[in-house]
Amino acid sequence: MPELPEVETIRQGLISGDSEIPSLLQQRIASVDLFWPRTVVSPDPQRFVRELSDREILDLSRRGKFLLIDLDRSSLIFHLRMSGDLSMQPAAAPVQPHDRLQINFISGWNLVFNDTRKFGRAWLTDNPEKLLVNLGPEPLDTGLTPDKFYAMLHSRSRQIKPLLMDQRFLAGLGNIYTDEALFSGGIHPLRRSDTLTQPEAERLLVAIREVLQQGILAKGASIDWVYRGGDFQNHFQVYKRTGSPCPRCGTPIQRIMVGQRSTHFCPVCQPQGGSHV
DNA sequence: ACGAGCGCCTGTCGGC
DNA sequence: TGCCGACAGGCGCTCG
Repeated sequence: MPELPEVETIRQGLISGDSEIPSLLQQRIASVDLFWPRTVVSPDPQRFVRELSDREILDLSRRGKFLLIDLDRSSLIFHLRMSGDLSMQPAAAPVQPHDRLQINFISGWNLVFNDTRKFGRAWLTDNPEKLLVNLGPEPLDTGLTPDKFYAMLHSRSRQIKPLLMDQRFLAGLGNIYTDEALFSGGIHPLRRSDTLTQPEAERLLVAIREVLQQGILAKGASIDWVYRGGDFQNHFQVYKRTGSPCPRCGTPIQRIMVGQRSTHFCPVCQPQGGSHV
């Protein structure tokens, strides 16, 4: 499921729990079941399982699309990639078809990593910074000013859409929210990053933050077989709306491939040449 | 530095 | 009906 809003939704849900499900925080690990060993990048699966036992969950944070679980010495890190999902399940619940990893707590609850496509990954490390060092800034961090963003765009000369999706440039955007942000900001997905004017860069940064915050508010987008109760799929302006009228001007939404990813935009509201409005 | 192509995986959908 | 290709919220790698 995961772009920044979906990962953030999972983080918040695991922390708060609800009337039936306890918080992940303060849970103590009794044992680990690893059903798909390739889920674990490092250390090797045996050590991963062994070193997790008897550890306590202290905190759960997010950096880009990574989830960081603070244990009493090291950190357990997840990247959900295309289809990964994390949820608390009662120990009595049967193992589901695509469960890859299960962390069993002494409370009688499990943290279950379910991942249909097996792209998701987990790390256990005492040096999380090493894994995150190449990530770009957090888009919602107010320290990222319009001036800085403009300078970042002009330090590169790339198609704007693949650049926004490059996690070393900015951490957290994926295919959906990039298309939505470019539409909201009125920027054509193929514009070269260093041709954006200062007002366009500022407009784009505002648009990125708007769609991400709307996504978080909607508890993410729920598509296909992965459903967590999110609602943002009902607010898509362009994503997966090929041929439907643009909500702003009525022109049919177009779909093209950009950087091997399907890309949806309004040819009128996002003119190839430059700014609008 | 940039962009294209491919691999990693499983599942769904539309066309023939 | 059954098969087959296209495609899916990501990312790391090679190559030119």
